[in-house]
Amino acid sequence: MRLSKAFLPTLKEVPADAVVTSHKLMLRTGMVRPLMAGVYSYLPFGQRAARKAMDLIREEMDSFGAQEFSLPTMTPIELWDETGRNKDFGNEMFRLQDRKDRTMALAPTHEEVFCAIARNELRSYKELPQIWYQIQIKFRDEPRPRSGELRTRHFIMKDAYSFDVSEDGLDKSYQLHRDAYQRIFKRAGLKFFIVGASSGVMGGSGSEEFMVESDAGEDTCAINEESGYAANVEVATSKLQDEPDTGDTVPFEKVHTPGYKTVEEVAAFLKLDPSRFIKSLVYVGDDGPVMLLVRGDDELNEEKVLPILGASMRPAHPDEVKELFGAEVGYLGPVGMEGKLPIYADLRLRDGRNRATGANENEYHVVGVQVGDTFSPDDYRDLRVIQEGEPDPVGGRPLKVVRAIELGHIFKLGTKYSKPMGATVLDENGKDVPIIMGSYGIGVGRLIAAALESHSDENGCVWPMTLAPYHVAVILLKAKDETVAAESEKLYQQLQDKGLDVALDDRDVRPGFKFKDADLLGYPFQVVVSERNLAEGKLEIKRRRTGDKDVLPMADALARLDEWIAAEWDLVKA
RNA sequence: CGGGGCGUGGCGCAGUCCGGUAGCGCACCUGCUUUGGGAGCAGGGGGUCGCUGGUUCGAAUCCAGUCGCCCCGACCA
Repeated sequence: MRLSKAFLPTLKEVPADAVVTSHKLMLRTGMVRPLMAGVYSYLPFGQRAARKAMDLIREEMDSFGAQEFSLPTMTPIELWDETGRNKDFGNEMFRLQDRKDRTMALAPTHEEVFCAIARNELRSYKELPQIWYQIQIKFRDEPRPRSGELRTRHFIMKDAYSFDVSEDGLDKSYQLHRDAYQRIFKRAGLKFFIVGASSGVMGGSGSEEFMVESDAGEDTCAINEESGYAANVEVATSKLQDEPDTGDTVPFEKVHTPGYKTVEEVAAFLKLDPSRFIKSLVYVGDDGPVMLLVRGDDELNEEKVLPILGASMRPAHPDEVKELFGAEVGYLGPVGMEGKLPIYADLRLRDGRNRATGANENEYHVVGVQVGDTFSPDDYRDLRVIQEGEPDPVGGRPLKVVRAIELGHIFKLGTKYSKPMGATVLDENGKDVPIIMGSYGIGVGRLIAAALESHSDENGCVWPMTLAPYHVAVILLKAKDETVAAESEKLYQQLQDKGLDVALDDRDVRPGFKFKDADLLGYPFQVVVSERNLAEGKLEIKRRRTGDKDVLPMADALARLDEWIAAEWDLVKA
């Protein structure tokens, strides 16, 4: 590309609305422009990056026999009623009417549409397995689009679906995707990790998320790179034990604690460590109120409670608490509540000695509580939020708590869609069986954004070779000089002949402008052709990632460039 | 859905408290000079101040409503 003819609206100033790095860079480099909240136009430079990402994904999908489709995004609403997801998606799904007042949905994902094809076309187990995918725009009316390309209402996603006759087959299809995803993210130069996840509105028997560590991320994960443990904090566990109580057994006793309600206040008043307290929380679930106990210095993890209480769970209202316990929040405790409501205690409270907790009487607490003796919970469960530095559950190494971006999600769906939709095949015995499905997604815009979150510096983008819109920029200083122009033209051709994507900066602007632009745009390499160096038969080359610069005789410069290019490709090997 | 912030030439902002008919930097156009890290000088074009209504002799500025955008939380393949 000759930049003198290119549409490349780079910005010197940072747009006011951008907060996260990738958003700033994508606006400044002229990759994207906002059209409305959570909806972006891709401009040529951005589209080139997106295409690189899509080509990479396509290559890896095709490599294991996945077949590319292109399905409509406009879909009949009845399709979504078949699986109940018209209701499940609720306001998150865009709907529209045609002139006959027929309702349609803009697809937020494509399980139903692909499954409809499978239902109409697949008849026999002999036709399976099938793996189908597309790279297509999805629509989701997010409650809060944010962070530029990281959460949008209109985005490109690679979505794949597998169709098998057996659970074994599904496991194989799932593993093929899992392996391909690892190659894709590795080749995109991303340091990712895989976490087990809850399947949410997609349903199914299991799923895993591919995460990239980034402060701009919306998820929080606990990881240890050595042991390989990684989990969303929602489900993360640790090996942390309760510190055993030392000293003599303290007698059970009610103490007056006027006005002291929080663990910190009461602990300070009683001169006890907060860890020696039992924090009592009351929630209401599908089957009524439940008491949940954690150590005074721990925090309840609502996600871990969800399976116990059911989807309708909520904290109890103050009046409900008053009625059940005869005391207000702040003075609640498990002693004497056995049998009145289910009591679940965190694992760390097992065999706790000499603990303090609420007395179920306003302004009073009790001390000398022996867990399992003074009271016994109905069960012990892991209920707490883990903290940075705790020993991981596999190897006991310290956990790091990090923010992360979810780039991909793979699901074992089972028959969640095929059953209600009647997508069946005949098995070896001539019996109709529902097709067993999996689904597998990668957010293309997120992949680009995550790459920039991980690879940039104060001067701009630092693209990996795989995603770089252009690999090299040939920068002419003194574009009007004929010798410089001729030499640049030759290099432009020569580099392209090596299979590189080359930008020729032949614009009639000052050198400083070109250098700044080149650094901002993040070409992995810059080749500078100047009158000055040319007179000595020399060429200047720069490697963006390292900032290395060399001025060498033409042939040596090109040889050095080849070395650098090889080294850059090495960084993104699968 | 709750909380906060912001809408003034293409971009970044000042002016709003205290009403008097819109300004700065960048970008853009013309000319001259300049050419190794987002040039200098001179001249020039471009904004019914998000929108609607109200108060007033007079509204970017005050009042009411409305729309849009950003951020935090809730929610979320």
